[in-house]
Amino acid sequence: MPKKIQSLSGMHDIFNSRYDYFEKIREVSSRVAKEYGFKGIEFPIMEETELFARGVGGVTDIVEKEMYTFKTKGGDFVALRPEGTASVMRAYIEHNFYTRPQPTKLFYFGPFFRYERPQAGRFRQFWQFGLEAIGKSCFVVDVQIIKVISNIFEELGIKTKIEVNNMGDLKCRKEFKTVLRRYLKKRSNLLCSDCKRRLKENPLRVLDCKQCIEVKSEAPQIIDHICKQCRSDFKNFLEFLEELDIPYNLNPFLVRGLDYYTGTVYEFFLETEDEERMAVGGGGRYDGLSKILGDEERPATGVAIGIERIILAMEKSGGDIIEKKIPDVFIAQLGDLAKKKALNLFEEMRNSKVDVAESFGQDSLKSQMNRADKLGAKITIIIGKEEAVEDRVILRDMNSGEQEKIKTEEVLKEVKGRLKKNKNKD
RNA sequence: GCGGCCGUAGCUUAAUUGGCAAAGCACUCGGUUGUGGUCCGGGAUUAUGCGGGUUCAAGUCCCGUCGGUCGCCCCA
Repeated sequence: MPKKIQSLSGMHDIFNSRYDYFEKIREVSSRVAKEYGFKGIEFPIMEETELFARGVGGVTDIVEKEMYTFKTKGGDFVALRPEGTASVMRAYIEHNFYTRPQPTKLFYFGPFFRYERPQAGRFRQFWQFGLEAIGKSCFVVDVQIIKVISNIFEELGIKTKIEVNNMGDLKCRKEFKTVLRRYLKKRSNLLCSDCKRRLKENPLRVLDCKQCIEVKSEAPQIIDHICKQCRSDFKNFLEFLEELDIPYNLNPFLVRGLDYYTGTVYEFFLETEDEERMAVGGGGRYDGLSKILGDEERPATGVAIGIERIILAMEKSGGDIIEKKIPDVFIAQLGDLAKKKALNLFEEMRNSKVDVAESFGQDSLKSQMNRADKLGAKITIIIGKEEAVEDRVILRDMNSGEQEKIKTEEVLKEVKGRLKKNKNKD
């Protein structure tokens, strides 16, 4: 026997009830996004490696360790997309979206790839839904984006907490980094070994270290060091959140690892009974990205949420928002002639918008009745050999067990009548 | 990339110090030559992830590997 082939590490099939959740999330999220004026966009699963490499700048781990990169037969260096924002920005620049009304509001839903060791809620292929608004800077858009996500979560029955912070713009954050570095240097003997390294490479990351809690609790906070403009934007942002009755918590330690992020940042955390802290999404401004990609400065803001983690949350909460589809009619048949007639009747029913089910692949009537019962069909239509010849069918009420024989041409009318009666009873 | 734990049928689990690999659910077929829900019976050379080793004997012990899970690094 040849070796069994299984799916790759961190990559999963989505089926059964998970697929129902998945489909529901996609439907709800794109519908709500459209209600707020976002337009859908699909972009390629592969891009030039450079697109993602430039965005992450000096963080070499990401490019070298955590991206799926390879050289094509034609000699191009390409990468499976690890996120959506860079691609959306690339599309914005490539297709001159600045000629549209600004900001250009776009949403996407698709798979992304990161070569990482899988762990809780983290996979190598994972799905994200994201919103981006590019071309005009206004804190209202940030608030609106948060509202869109909140509405989506609410409709999906998921409870989340929002944490917000402001990282300053490119200039005032640079100044804050110096202040923070100076503070940390003085206490470097108290830092964990990872943070000693972070101090050099990315001092902001010390702020969300799980070990160095004591050092960071006394550390200078970004909020106190951002410029006037950033401060007033952030104040307005918070006021508007309150205006829309969106509860939030300030988290001065909430940061982003990459340089192109600016200003407001926020994350959505699942509200779980245990004290687990699981982020299901996050977003913020990234005014610095377009320039890195070779365009003029384009103010931009966006959010992305992780579909797998939402599915997990829906499964935990019972997930009764997925309605089980119960067929109105099940068609059973015996013999080749009956099978042909059943096939036609199925089409006729379907065209008349009757929810109809079948199991034509099974031959015994017992099996077919069993299936009809399991599916919960209200009515079963049985076409046996005899009925097929005399052009009649048996109509069986699955609740009462009563059945009668009627002419084939009258079936549709009779079925519709019974279903209507049933509905009125409810 | 580094470390802990785990891996028995589609699912959930059982198997004393190493000693005949079991059961329920689901699926399928039949009892009823043409009728579901209850009942009874048949069916998994398609289950110990894979490959080695120790042993008379390995699901059980050892090594490797793959996968899962949890943590670290990183997190766009």
